[in-house]
Amino acid sequence: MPKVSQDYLEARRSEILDAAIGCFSREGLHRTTMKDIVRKSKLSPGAIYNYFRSKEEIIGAIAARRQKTERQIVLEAIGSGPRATALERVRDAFLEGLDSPKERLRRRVSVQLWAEAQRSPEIRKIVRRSFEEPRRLLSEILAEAQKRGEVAKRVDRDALASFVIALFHGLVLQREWNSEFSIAPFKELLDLLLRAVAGEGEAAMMK
Amino acid sequence: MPKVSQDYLEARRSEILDAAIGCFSREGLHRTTMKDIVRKSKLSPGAIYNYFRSKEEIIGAIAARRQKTERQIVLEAIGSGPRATALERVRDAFLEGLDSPKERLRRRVSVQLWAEAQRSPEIRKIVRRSFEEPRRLLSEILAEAQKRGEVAKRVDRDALASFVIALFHGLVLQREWNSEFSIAPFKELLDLLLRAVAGEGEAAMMK
Amino acid sequence: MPKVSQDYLEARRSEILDAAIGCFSREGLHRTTMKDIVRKSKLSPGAIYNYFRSKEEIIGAIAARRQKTERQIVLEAIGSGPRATALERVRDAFLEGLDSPKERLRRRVSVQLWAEAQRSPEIRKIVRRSFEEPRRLLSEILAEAQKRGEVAKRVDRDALASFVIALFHGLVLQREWNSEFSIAPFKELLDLLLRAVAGEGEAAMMK
Amino acid sequence: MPKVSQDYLEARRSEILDAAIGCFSREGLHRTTMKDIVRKSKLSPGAIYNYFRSKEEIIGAIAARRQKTERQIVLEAIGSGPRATALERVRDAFLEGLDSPKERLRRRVSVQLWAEAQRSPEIRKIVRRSFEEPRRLLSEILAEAQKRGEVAKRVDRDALASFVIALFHGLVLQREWNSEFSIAPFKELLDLLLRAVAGEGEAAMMK
DNA sequence: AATGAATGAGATTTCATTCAT
DNA sequence: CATGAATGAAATCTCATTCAT
Repeated sequence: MPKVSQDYLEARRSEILDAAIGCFSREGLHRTTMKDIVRKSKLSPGAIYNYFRSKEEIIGAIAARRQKTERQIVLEAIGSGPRATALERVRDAFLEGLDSPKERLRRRVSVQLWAEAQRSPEIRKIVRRSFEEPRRLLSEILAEAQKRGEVAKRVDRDALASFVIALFHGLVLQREWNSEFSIAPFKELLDLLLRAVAGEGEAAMMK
Repeated sequence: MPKVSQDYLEARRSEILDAAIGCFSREGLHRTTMKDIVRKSKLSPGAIYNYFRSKEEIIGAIAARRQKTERQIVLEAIGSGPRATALERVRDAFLEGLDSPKERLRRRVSVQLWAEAQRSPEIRKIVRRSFEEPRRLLSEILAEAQKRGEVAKRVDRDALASFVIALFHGLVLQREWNSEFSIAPFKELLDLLLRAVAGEGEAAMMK
Repeated sequence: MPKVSQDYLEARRSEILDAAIGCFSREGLHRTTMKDIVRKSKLSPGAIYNYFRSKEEIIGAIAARRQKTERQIVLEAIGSGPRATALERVRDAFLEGLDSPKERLRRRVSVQLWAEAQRSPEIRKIVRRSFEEPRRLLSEILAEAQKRGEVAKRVDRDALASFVIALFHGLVLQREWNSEFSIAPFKELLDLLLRAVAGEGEAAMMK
Repeated sequence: MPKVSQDYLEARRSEILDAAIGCFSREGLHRTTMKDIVRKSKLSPGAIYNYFRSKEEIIGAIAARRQKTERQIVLEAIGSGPRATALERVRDAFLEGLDSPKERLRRRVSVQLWAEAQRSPEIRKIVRRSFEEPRRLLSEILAEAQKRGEVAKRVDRDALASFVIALFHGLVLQREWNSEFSIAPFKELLDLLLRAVAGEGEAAMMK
């Protein structure tokens, strides 16, 4: 096969990552063998190694792609309507994602990546970014909400952003192992919390 | 072949698990080799295999021990004072644990176990239990709180218990990768939430 | 499909061989990959395989070209002056070659070829020829020298030819790894030897 | 198998090296696979990797062992009789070695090592030492010979030592590919040279 | 003739586990 | 019960070569 377009190459890369995600979500990062990925991607070992230098690099690429996608989701949710409801749109974007089967696979891999981040500096860097960027974006939304008076000024908005993200992460885990879990009441509790931080003065949250 | 006491055996088992946790927390479940554990435990491979049938069994034992300890922590917190403040004691027991270095190691391994639970039925069973038991206990506390009127009756207490546990789990992750994370504001937000669920009627949480 | 000239083809072949020699001299025959040669030659894999059927064939072509060149050098040295000084001219041709950087690369590859000759019949055949042809030529020169009385008749001239070639080969190795090596005294010792074989009878060299 | 003696371990190491030499001498360093060595040594891959960290390390160990053995041979030859004939004993030790079948295998591997030294810094270090140490020892013998007047004082004894070693190395190659090669005349030519350097003043060898 | 992505056999190395002592 | 050398299946990765374009 002669020279092909850049798009073709990108598409192949992406296919390999998808195949890998399929394997990783079932068997974990380490029980998945390159052979598994080869089989799933319907390519040959050599072909895969033309696109990625190592299994680690595949894992890193998945983490990086995921991180970019998540940022995109948040940015789009923020940008797609009135500022006043940005937080709700982010919330919905996240919660709706949980129901897609493909997204579930990716969420499972995210948990693997958390584990991997503990021993791989490369993955750690990406995972850390995937924690910090959404936090910063949420914090900005909250700053605007504070300006509009929808969130009490004394609320530490960075902490609140972390709190909400922690909730989302914990939710992913619940979804996986809490057999009685359902999203609806979770959402209501989250809304309850957000109404509470709007609280008219009685909420004692010091910056 | 001197028959040694059951306590002695248990102590040895526990030492091996501690050595394994030390390795796992640094290198992850899969990058840690039995050789690493052998080195750290200052035993021989054969010796370790006298106490555990496989590496998987070591991982399972760590998960099980952890699960028991957590249950114990919650039970003790509940049992050690007036019912009205049980929830606060559980909260504190958990948050204080986060500051101990040893506990941090164990938390790191917990993240590994979440990943492992996705592919190992044995680990999954234990992880699931470690999700459900605390939820049940929290739910019971909340039931009492509802009786006492400290939590609104219409609040779905199972969902709230899941919510709080999700928060705790998310907190563990934040602690690991959010470089600006601190516990105090997190705690206040949690308290704010709990005051909100006490809410006099306006909180629209239907069972 | 333009039919190109034979010269063009030969030039291309030669370029590829030069690229390969550059790689081989640095990385060795086996650590050099076809990709290395592709990169160095600025061609594509397919292009190279249009000129050579395999990596082995490239190695063989290098060996063969080398062997021809060496024969040429000896023949030219012999042919370019009075018979009486032919041996000296051959000696000088060889010693002068050692100082050229390009020649050093080729000498390094020659050492690789000696190693390769031990396992490849094709290379062995060529290496053997590169041993025997110079020996035969040297032997002829020595025969004439014996006729002229410059070398004692009882000297085994085939052995002497081998001896001198062995010296040259050993010299290549010294040049590579003897950090204090210099050519001048080496040359003098060689001359001393040649004067000795001219020896008036006392040298007991029986055929 | 429990703890075994240091000697046992050394013997195993040595066996592995012998097996490797057997393979290397036939197939070359790079065509020999670890599987070949495994088969020949009648061990398992894992066992071999208990003794050597990599194939490269095996090659290095062979080179190092060889280097030590050669030094030992020279030292013993030097030490085993009157100083006046030390050089002859070294010469004989070397020439006799060439006839042993085991030694021939090792010589073949030595040629491989020369090639390998060009790309591996580790091997290069050892090969260089195997060039320099014998040279130093020969030079010392020659110094004494000069004191005794058996070698002319103006002879550059370092150059002469290099010269003789170059001859030996070249001889190894002749032995391999010169089909008409025999040792006897080679030895006589060497002796002729040594008598020449004893030369009474007419030899113009400046230090 | 040229291109370069794809192939896939096979190389090196790892590592959980065993078992003779 | 302990030891630790040995096992060997299996994992990751390489690379000479091909062939559709």
